[in-house]
Amino acid sequence: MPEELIKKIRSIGNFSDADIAFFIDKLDETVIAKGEHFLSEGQVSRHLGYVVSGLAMHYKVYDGVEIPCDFTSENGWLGYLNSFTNKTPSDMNIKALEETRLLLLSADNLEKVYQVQPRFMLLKDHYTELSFISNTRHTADLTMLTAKQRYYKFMQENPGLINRVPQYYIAAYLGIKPQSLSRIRK
Amino acid sequence: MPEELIKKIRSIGNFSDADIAFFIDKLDETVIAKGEHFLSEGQVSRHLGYVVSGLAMHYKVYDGVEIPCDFTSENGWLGYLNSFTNKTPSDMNIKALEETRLLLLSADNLEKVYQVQPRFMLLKDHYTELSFISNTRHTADLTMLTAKQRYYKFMQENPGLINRVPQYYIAAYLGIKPQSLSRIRK
DNA sequence: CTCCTTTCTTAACAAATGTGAACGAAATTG
DNA sequence: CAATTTCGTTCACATTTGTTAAGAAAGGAG
Repeated sequence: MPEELIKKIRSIGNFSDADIAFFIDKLDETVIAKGEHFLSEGQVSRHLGYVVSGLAMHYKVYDGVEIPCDFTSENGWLGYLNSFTNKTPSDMNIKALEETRLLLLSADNLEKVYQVQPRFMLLKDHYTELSFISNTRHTADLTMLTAKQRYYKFMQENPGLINRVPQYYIAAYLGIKPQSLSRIRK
Repeated sequence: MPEELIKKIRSIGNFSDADIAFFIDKLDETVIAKGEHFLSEGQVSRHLGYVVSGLAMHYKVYDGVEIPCDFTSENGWLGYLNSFTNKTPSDMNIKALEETRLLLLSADNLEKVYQVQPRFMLLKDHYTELSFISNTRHTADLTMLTAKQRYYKFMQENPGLINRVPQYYIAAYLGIKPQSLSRIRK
């Protein structure tokens, strides 16, 4: 039983135990190997994934360069709603940085959940809002903070990730070169 | 008749003339003076606004500094859906950089539109998607381009805005100081 | 129109970040 | 385990951007 997930669901809407049980029942376990993709550019996203253990990265590719958008570890959600809800090809990639254990929620199953309890749409709205806010904050950080400040902030807000995410991805996320990150770390 | 707006609506969903007429009828004209706010932090957003003429800016305030998120001119939409759809206080500000003529759509009227033709939700989804993508692209630009490249790109993509948006806002949007922008412009 | 405030530009210097290259550590593969 | 590749660090030097300050230009108020 994914206790953390259930706790989160309760904190978002006032769902009955039966609703929650129905929702949990629609989840399928799966594992993604390190380096494997959960979603690739061009694909239509057909699942959301709740991370039970492991680590994954949302990223976009511009001019052949991977630009990390987000790192997701335990108790976070993987998915790209633009593609998932509109069934359009994704311009986002998601790949595992460690072997990652997931609870999968397919679009079909989510539809069934909505039919039983439409208020589960609150989950999607909540998630959309969170990613938008987090995206805006990251943009603001890139806009007004120095590289050093961005690194310290990243460390404070993600103390667990520093030793799990490769440095060149952290550097790319912070908008600097790996050499500059090395310099800052001393 | 806002021809441009009607054209956009048609391009998003296959709406009947009657649906579109009903939608257009729910819009109210208004004017915002230069410097006035369409939405202020802490307020609940109760309207979306289609820009007929003028120019406005979405921005957030961090540590007392205004960080522009977006500049919106003719035929663009003003609004912050997080606050508008969830009726929660906004952490976004929107203010006019020029006297701006708007077509207002209230939450109540949008509700009426949905009742007549639920597929108008496609508009909101489309708008959400656009802002998310544009936000991600801006983040990527801040991450991997130099200040000079960001400025040239901004000029190319917004040729009309260079002479309408104050330079210190453009500089802030690009993540550099006004003096650096001046230097680049020479 | 004139005064006053705000915005824009310029310059010299300081600080931060990028570049290219070399080396060692760590991880992966067979 | 050995071989190979990838990743992280360090350095010297080039380039970019920030800082401080001053004056010019533009815009608004009376």
